[in-house]
Amino acid sequence: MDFEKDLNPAQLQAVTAAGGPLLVIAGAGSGKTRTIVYRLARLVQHGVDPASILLLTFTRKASQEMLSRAAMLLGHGGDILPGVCGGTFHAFAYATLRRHHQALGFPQGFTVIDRADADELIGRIKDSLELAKGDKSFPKKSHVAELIGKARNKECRVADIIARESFHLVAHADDLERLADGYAAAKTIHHLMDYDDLLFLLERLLVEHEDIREFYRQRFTHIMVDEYQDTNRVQARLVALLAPHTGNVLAVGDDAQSIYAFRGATVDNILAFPRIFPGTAVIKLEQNYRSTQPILELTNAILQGAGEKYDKTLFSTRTDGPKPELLRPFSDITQAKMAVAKIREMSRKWPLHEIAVLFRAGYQSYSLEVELGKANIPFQKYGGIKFSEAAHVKDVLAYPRVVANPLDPAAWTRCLSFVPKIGPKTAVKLMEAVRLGDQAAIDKAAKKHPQLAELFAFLDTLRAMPPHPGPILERVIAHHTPHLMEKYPDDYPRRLTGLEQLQQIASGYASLEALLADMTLESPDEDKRKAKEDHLVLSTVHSSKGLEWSAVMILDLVDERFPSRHALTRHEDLEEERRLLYVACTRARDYLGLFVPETLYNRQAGVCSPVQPSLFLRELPASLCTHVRESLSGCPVPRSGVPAYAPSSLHGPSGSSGAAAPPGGRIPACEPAAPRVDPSQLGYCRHKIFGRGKIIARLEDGKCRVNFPGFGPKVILTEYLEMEG
DNA sequence: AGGGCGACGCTTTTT
DNA sequence: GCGTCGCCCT
Repeated sequence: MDFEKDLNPAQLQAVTAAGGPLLVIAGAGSGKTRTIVYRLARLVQHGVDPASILLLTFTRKASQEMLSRAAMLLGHGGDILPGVCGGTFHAFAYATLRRHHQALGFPQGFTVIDRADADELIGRIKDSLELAKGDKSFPKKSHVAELIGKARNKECRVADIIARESFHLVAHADDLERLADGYAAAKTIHHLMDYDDLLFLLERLLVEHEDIREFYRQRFTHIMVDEYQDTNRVQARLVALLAPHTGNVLAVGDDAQSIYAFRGATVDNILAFPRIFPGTAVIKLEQNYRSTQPILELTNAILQGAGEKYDKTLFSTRTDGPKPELLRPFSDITQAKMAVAKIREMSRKWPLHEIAVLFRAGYQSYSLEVELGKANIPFQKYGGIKFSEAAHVKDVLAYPRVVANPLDPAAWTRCLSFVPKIGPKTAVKLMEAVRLGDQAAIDKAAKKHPQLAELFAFLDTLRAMPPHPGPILERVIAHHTPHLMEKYPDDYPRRLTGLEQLQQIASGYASLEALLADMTLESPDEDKRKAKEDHLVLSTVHSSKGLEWSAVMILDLVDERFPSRHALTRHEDLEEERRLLYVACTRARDYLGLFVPETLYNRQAGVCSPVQPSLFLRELPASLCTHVRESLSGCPVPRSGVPAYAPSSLHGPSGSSGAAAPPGGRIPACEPAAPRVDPSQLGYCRHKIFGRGKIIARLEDGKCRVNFPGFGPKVILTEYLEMEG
């Protein structure tokens, strides 16, 4: 290990800093992971026992990667550094609570539930409280769960959340408070914990049991927390509670990349760290090793408009490289085709897995996915449905869950849903009977429904089996396969394959509890860091955090999409959207393509409406990007070759690509264009997407109905039409 | 009480 | 294009 050679001065300073609190502000691509890994290795090299180091990261994959890289530095081969306690806050909390569950008054243990289970539980409490009966304005259960979770994470009342951001629900504020209370009570009764409970209960454990707290403060002499900008308030308090007497607390993060405020994360934590831990040394890593200077100039400019922050300016030694491209498709529909063309172009330079398309929300890639299918380009989507969230996986895991916790209502509901003649009502009665130990009621029901008796018998055989998850899952899958075939007649073979994989995963676990906890806390297909060979990557910006590609394209950079329209009203939400765009752009090493469609297709109205480029782009100097118009190939080309629906004054010089924007200008807003069709006459016209059509009627608001051969009649804004003879 | 069918409304991000 | 809800029949 040659620290001086492998690290730049700031990194070296962070790696070799003496004991005491340390805050490392690590700009995007500044070698943050490298710095943590070297510090970890150096500690061990200097005789620190790995077992006395606690490494808290955002995902378990991240911690495993760091530990194996540290082990490599120390010459341990490919193994991960043994003994270090590493993982997410939630996984660490779970393990600790499990060890001390007696002290917390959970004598029988507990089950961790995910969002879907929480939704289900909240739905049932809503029914039992007889709220929202026939009231369509009452929020859906998943929305309720979101509100409750948000209140919990921000540590305020549900009513406060409603007053602040869901004003249309004020009428239901009292009912929602009752629902939140009912949800909390139900979790206690059924020995359930949601994600938030894990953190708050760990805090309670450490606050109320001085002996336990002291045990951990002595056991861990070094704490390292990665992605500190994404911690919420309780997580920051946990760090303070666990802070060793040695004062060796390292927080690493980048306030500019804080993108989880919606679930309670607060930049305040990273800004306040030096106050909470007096004597903190602050080190900034500003040299970027990832992106070219032209890309960094754009990302620095995006950050210019941000509010309170640690000031830093990234610089790169990679001065070479093209400017980011601003690509202007006619609409979000044609954007997909244009993106495919760009992907083709990029794939001549880089393998597909070095190319990524990013977007604000999962649904924004749908039309691109269709085009990629047509073009036969393989892709892998991050941030979609997780393996453990697929219905058939949850169905199968419900059986062992009932065995592990006979009070788990979500698991019971799933198991019972496969028994004919048993619906929600009967299920509730049965669960009550189980909870109260009313054997007579259970026997009576089993007598009435033979298939129910079969289910009970099956669960008994599971209980009698030795607690090895592998064989148990094998039995469960065999039992469940007929139900699977019935539920998914079309694609059960695919799902069965998935279940076989699940069984493989289960075989690797020693206990059922560990398997079930991992499935909700860290789903195994989190393998996003292990890119599929030669697959294009599609990802939400959130899921792209910490990753990088040679070529990155970002879709739908228009107002209402990015920034999301939900973020437009509150200043702090808008700031988060800005940081989100910053994260997206800083994923790119060599090529950055920004897609700004000129219009969005509205399926209800059947029209394309003009949109503004994202306000974050509008405020940038246009000279930072190269401007590219959609090529007209494949689309109807008006005589001049310059489409009249795209006024040339709003763009750089016309032409296919590579044309520079007017120097010093701004990326212009898309202003409503003047009507191009004489409103008084009917006849033939041309549309950029649908081609030639016949105007069959004039309508209100500057629209008209046009019949396009092959597409049928459409209502179109007149300004998007060009007259034709 | 369960289950099937049709209408509606709605779409952000996730440990 | 999806889940959720309510209605109606068994």
